[in-house]
Amino acid sequence: MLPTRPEFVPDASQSRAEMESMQFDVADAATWEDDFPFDAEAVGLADWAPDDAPLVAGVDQAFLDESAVSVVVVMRGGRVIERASAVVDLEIPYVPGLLSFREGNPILAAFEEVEVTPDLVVFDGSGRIHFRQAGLATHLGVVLDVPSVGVAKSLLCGTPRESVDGRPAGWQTDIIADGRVENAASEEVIGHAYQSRQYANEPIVNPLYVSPGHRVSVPTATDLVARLCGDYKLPEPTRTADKYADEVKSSVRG
DNA sequence: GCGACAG
DNA sequence: ATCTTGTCGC
Repeated sequence: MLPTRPEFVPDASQSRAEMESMQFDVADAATWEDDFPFDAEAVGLADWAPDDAPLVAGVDQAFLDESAVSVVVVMRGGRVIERASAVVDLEIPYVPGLLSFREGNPILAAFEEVEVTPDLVVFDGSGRIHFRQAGLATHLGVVLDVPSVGVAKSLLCGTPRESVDGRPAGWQTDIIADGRVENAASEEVIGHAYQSRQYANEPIVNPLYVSPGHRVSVPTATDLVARLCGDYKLPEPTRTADKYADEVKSSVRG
């Protein structure tokens, strides 16, 4: 699979201060400009995607008592090319801001089973929208040195430029760094709220919170996610990974 | 002390 | 994230 950068591999036995310190280093090592070899416009969900279309991986997790089920689903256009999974013991509880230290190693274990090299990885969680701009998508993007984006269903920190309530599909607004983002200039744009979907006469759908993981800019992150959203709120690689994680989970518990 | 907090 | 059936509505 992808080579990893050992100095940034999350270590759940570290102290909280060490974890936070590593996150500053991860943010420094991350690139938030477009740096990928494929054409963003070649990313999509077409069934007829050509053989040279970008490989997009979706990553998701499900949980058992003391272990995590991590899965990676690789798609080319709308087709699943490969699926991989791992079941790994959890070492630490969920702590807001330290998610990559809880879920990072389980996810890396799943990546070890992947045979192809994804061109882009979509994570279920934040990238730059994080207290130290080193959310799950950024941290693992840097460890794997792969272009990545973070897609979160709720906002960890930062402030939307405009109210996000009840917006139509396709709408987006900046997420601006606030005082909680320790290593960002004020007013810096660290991500977008993106309304991927809205259904008529149905309960209001909340927007997605999209942010760069690694090697992708804020506008491109949202553009890529938009290209990956089909008829549902979440990008298709994420939905596919979510289903697969549930399958693996049920098969594991008997 | 109070509030806020991805999955 | 997870515990969980039916049920309302397009």
